[in-house]
Amino acid sequence: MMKNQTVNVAQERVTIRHVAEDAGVSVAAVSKVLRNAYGVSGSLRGKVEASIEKLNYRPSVAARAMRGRTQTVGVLVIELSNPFLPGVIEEANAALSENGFKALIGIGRSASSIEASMIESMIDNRMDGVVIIAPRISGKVLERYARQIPIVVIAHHEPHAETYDTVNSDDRRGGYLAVEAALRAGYQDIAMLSYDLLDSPATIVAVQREEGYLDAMKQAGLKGRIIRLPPVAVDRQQAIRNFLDAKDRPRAVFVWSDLDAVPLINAARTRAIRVPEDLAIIGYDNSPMAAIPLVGLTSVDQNQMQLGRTAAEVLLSRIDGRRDARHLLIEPHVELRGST
DNA sequence: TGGACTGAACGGACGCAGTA
DNA sequence: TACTGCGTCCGTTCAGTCCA
Repeated sequence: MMKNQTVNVAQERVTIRHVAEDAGVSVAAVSKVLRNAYGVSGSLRGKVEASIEKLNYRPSVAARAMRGRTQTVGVLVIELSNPFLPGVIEEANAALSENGFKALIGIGRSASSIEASMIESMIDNRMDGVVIIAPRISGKVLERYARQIPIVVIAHHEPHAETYDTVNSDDRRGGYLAVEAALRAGYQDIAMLSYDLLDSPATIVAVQREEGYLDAMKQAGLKGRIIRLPPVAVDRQQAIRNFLDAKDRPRAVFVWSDLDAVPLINAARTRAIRVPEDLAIIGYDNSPMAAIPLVGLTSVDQNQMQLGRTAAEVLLSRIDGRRDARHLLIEPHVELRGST
């Protein structure tokens, strides 16, 4: 019979002092080698590197943080299922990595209380900065946290924030471009499918897209019509079916996000509604799903890669001491496919 | 004289001993 | 029991020393 045995191995952490002792040099000399600092001879470097290798030494991030930086940045995302996020995170991570920083990801689960707790953990763990994507917490709360840690926010329009930076796709412009694309394709009866924003502030991207949609419709001399889905995703399926079955269904629809546009195109086809012959659909985000040939969804591209890289660069400059706030907008474009 | 190297101070959190 | 002060942790930084 097998027995569980408890093996107690005393594990002493290898510190810079152990390395210094092994190499026969001072602690400061080891630190200089680690930081690639000026004033280190080749022979000293060789001895230190040999000892580091021999002892399998790894510097303590916590100790480094006492005087300087941890070289870590938190990336707080709303959820993982949103197809908009991978491109943003990958490119932000690449830009941070090129500058010697590591990105650690937290998930806010669309709840402001969880987001707040995650940001506090990132502060407590002495991270050098935070990239927050599509936060639920208010700008006021963000202002408070930004006094403790450099913050850059993506997908949150707050152009007057003074203590943190924002990097956004120009969502208002994106809504405008979606209508322009529909008009060019010959449609006039264009509705927008959004969701119940429940008095959301203008910081929300969907509010900006609605404003862009209404602007473009007004400019074309047309009357805008916004149809709202329930705020909870599980209730939306029935609402989408109701929209498709409605007698006054528009000829074309601009959907606030591919998150709802892809289910809409799927529901339309299962109900034998031809896309685009019976209903033209334009989504937003240009997610990988939109590009699948069987989906073929025309969608507004936010340029996720540029959003991620720009956000990382803005954060790094704030970590380096910049104090003035920057609020950047990235120009979107429409990716035309078969749904229009 | 200047490059190479060292010693000590420093930082925030936490545990522990001593004192009121 | 509450409070205070000290020591420890460990990597970085800077002023100072050594030596060719």
